[in-house]
Amino acid sequence: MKNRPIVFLGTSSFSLKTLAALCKARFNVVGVYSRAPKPAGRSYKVQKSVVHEYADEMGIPVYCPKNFKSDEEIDQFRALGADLAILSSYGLIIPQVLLNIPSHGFINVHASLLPRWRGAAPIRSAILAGDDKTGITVMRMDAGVDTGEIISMKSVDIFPETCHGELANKLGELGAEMILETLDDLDLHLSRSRQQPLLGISYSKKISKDLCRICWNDSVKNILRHIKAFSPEPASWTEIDLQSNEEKRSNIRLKVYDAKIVNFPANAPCGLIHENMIVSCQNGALWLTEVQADGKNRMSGDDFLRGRRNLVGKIAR
RNA sequence: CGCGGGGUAGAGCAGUUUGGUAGCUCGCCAGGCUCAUAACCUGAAGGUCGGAGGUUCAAAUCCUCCUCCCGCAA
Repeated sequence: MKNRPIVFLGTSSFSLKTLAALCKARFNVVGVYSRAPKPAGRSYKVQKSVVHEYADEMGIPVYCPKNFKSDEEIDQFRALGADLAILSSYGLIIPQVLLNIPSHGFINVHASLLPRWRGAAPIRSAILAGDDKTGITVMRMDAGVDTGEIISMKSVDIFPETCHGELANKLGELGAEMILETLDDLDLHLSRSRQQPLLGISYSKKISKDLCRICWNDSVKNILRHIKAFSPEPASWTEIDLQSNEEKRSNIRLKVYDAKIVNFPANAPCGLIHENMIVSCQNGALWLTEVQADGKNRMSGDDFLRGRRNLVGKIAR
């Protein structure tokens, strides 16, 4: 497989690990597909995806079609003459015509133990659901959403303190390793692939900004999972009402990156802020250990409260 | 030129509108009280107010330019 042409499709930093591993191991990556650069960030500049940037550095040609509906795009893909395509959190649906092009088909690196958490946000879904483990599934792609035959699977523990960032990082590395293992003897692995179980199927939804808002009426466990699942990106957030005009802004928007469960005040109203940035929830309280207010740097909850002692006793919503 | 917030002691902030001795809550250091402590008391150190220029008798504060950090939106 070492010298056979491979096409890589991916967009996120999760998928970058696999591409980087392929390049390091000197596989013959003849083309990279990634999501089209789009305006983003503070100055609204057009930005390439991390995978795109990396491929540029490596001198690999990059393609960013909006979809694969036109013959042009399909012909272009065919022209690369790849024997195999490797896909990892790419972002576009791959039609059957395209799947048929490489002689060895498409291989996908998916960050869950399939068939659990098929779809867009498998890692967050696992944390949100309170799963105690998740993992990587390497599979052959078919036209369905993450429904292909399984080549290999490895699991990783999720601890209560695990956040999305570190988990995604860990899984990205595991995925890269597993792809290298697969390529070590591709034919053997392909011949051993097996269908996904029919039981235990679940789908993960795409996340929205709304979903990231903390609901303080929820249980401490659920809120902590929520915080972990969205940390550090895009981060759970809440708003603190300042009622009067004692501050210039009428309220403060606060991102919460990390928290710990504490059994401090019982029976306090949900959302009530106590000393040290401890906030009451349904059946306990969370100590917000790492936060960030609008326009400010990330800091500990203690520090945040230091210059805003008037916040104790206010309600987070 | 997408919209907006910010840079003041090691940390988090006030002070800028109306120019006139550099402040608060912590931390740090020393001492004291305690069986003891993250508690309490006393004392001390620590800042060319992001940078450059300008106005002024006088600039953290007013004017111009630069730079760095951050939130929103997409």
